[in-house]
Amino acid sequence: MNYQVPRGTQDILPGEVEKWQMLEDQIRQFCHVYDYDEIRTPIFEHTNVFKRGNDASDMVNKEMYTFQLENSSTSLTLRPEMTAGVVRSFVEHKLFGEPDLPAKLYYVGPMCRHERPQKGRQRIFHQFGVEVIGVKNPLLDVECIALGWSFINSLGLKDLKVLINTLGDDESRNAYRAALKEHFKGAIDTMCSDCKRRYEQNPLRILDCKVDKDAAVMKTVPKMKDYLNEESKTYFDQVLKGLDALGIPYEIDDTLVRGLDYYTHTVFEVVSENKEMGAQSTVFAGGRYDGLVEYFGGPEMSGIGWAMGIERLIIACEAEGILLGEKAELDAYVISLSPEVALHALSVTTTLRANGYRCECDYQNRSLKAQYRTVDRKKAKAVIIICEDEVAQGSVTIKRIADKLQKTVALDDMVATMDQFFEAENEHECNCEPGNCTCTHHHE
RNA sequence: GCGAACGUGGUGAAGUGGUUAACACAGCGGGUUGUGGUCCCGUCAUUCGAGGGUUCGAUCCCCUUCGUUCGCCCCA
Repeated sequence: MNYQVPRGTQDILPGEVEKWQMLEDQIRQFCHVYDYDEIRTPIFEHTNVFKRGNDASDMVNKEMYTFQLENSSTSLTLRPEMTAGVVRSFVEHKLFGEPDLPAKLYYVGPMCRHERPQKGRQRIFHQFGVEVIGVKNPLLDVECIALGWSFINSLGLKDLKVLINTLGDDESRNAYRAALKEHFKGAIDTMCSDCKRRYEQNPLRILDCKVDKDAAVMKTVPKMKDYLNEESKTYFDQVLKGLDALGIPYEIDDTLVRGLDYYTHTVFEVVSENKEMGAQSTVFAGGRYDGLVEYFGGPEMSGIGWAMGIERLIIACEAEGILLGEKAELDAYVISLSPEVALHALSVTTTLRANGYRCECDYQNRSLKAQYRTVDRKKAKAVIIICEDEVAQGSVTIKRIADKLQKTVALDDMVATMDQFFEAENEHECNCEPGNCTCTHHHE
């Protein structure tokens, strides 16, 4: 084994890729109904898009794939997340000037982070996410959460809960930050080294500390909610009221602060309680950001968004026994009984394909028995048998697998016979089993 | 960045310091040479992640390396 994928990356092979296709179809359908439009931004950006001057986050720098080509002084970075790129694009193309704000955008694509791989954490992983930019209204916080929540519910996921919190506006957060610094002032020397750094750079993150979580100072830590000004308090109340109205259950978690410091007001995290999720239990998470559009040179506009890890979503679905999609079965398999008729078999196959039948033939001159085994494995609904006699007569034999009904017909009548054999199914627009249709698209 | 476990064919795996590396599934061929899914027979790893070392001899012992998995850290 000389060549292999880089650590933390993986190939998505047939058998697995069908799950992705199914999820992506569902994602597009959901976003379509919610009137969110897709945005595609580059997979790499100028490094300063992700590495912002005032960003105190721990991960920026060491966990990004940043590179510089030999003859260039430009530093580029593979995107570790989408929000920054989307906001950059929003500003660059002056979408803030469009009528009918907010811009409601969604994306699906790969992200790259240089982290140690483990369950639910890859170096190249995929996110489905949304960003709603340009209007600040608690209704949008609610709508945006509702989209993600109903999406995962539509898949049938059960063991989920929404954790939500508010960081308030700048004024509230500054007040809270000051209170935290005051609170930890005496104890910080006894706390872990990360906390010491956070104390200076981003005191809110101390709440996330797992090392010192049992320390006495942590038990008496001031609560964000006591430092919210009227406006922030009202905003959060309206978000919660909206969630109530839409019947979305949530849990307020006042230690939830999220990693990035651009968040303001609403922050949330939807976690799975299924044990199969390992240490990575967050299915989707996000929050509101007030300063980002301005940071990228746009007007003072707010946005909200979240991102969902598709790999984790698949883990969660599989842990709950939810079937996401399998390889499609074959409409017909064309069997050739001797090498001499192989070319004819291919031509028959081509004719069927031209008429929309998913079909395949043999390319290895295998025995009849072996070809029949393929028929079974690929769950073909019909077999077309090609032999020398019939080629000479210009006919083919068609056998319907389900009831072994077999007919020898003129080649010209082959497609008509197939249509007749599978009439009922063809009338059904989707590919579900008749009478057991779970699709929604043909009811639109 | 830290810690632990693991790495044998297409797959799941057993195994031992010494020339046959079990077994099962899958594949292919045949029994049934133009009609499958059962059954029976045959066949299918000069090789045990890679590199180096110890040894008369290593898949098994030692070192290094790569990778996988799980956890810590972190999680945009």
